[in-house]
Amino acid sequence: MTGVDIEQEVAALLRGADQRFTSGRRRLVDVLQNGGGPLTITQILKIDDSLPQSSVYRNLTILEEVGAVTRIDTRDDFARYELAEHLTGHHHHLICTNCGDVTDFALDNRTESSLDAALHKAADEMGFAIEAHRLDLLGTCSTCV
Amino acid sequence: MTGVDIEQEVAALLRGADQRFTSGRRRLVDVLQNGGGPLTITQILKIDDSLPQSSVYRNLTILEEVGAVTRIDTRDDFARYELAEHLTGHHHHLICTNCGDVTDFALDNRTESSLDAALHKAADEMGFAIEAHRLDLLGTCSTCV
DNA sequence: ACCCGTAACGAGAATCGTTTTCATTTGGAT
DNA sequence: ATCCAAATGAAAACGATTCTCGTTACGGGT
Repeated sequence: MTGVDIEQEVAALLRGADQRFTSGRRRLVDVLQNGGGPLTITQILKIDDSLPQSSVYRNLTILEEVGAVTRIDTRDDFARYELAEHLTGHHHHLICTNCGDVTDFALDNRTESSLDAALHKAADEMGFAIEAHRLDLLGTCSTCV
Repeated sequence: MTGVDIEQEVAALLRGADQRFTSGRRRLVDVLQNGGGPLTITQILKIDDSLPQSSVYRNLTILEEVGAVTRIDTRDDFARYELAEHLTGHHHHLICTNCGDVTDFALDNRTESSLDAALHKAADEMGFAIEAHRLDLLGTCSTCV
């Protein structure tokens, strides 16, 4: 999905919830689009310091409500945000326990779908209706040796 | 692993870090052992109201440092704690997006090990050294229909 | 084009889960 | 028994996030 498509898709999601695609929200989406992984509020504010903190918080919440953005909770105290999977594709996260950075990675379709089948089987046995799964790897990233 | 074994194992872990297995810490481990899933601080305090909040926070941190307890971050604002996997066995979490409750479940060894192999393959390609993986299912639990 | 109503904004205050402080108590070693 | 460091617990401090409220600006109707 190209950059333009993503912007239009986000605009449509917002419109569907009677929300406007304002310039601040557009800049926020731009930052997330070029982030290369989930970003913290601090990182977002550093990348585009024209964005006021309170608006970033509020707009990330709204973008999450309309399904354009996903919030990720890691071990440290900083929530991270990225564009939703239906905009960027299904993927998982490498979380470095040393520097705290989070980067994306994907499994091949084969393992992903067999994993999915196994998960549904296990969930069914417990009467649990799966909406999504979250698979994170904790360890040391390449730059932390 | 039985209850007594777990207590002894926790005691050994603490001793190995020059920490004492005090009565407050023992009561905390007891609560976690009978929790049937990860517990929030609020839940812990409600189950055993003789435990002071500040000590619970501090001792959970210490128990996590020595490897006896694992901290889990969900979508809501409450961190959850449970006994470490080497005490209870490897498992994953069903996180109910409606009531927020978290329960444990396990995959069969077959899928678990093939998943593990696929993860190591993917991580190797990115120069990432895996310490652990975290697999959570988000959805609706049986009591929330 | 011009209003008008309402959504969005932004700076600062408030919130609340968590961490820290510090005086007191506890438990192991000599 | 006595000493000393570790652990405790009540309360204060902290900080990421949320809320407040006066201001700004978009968009539909005239």
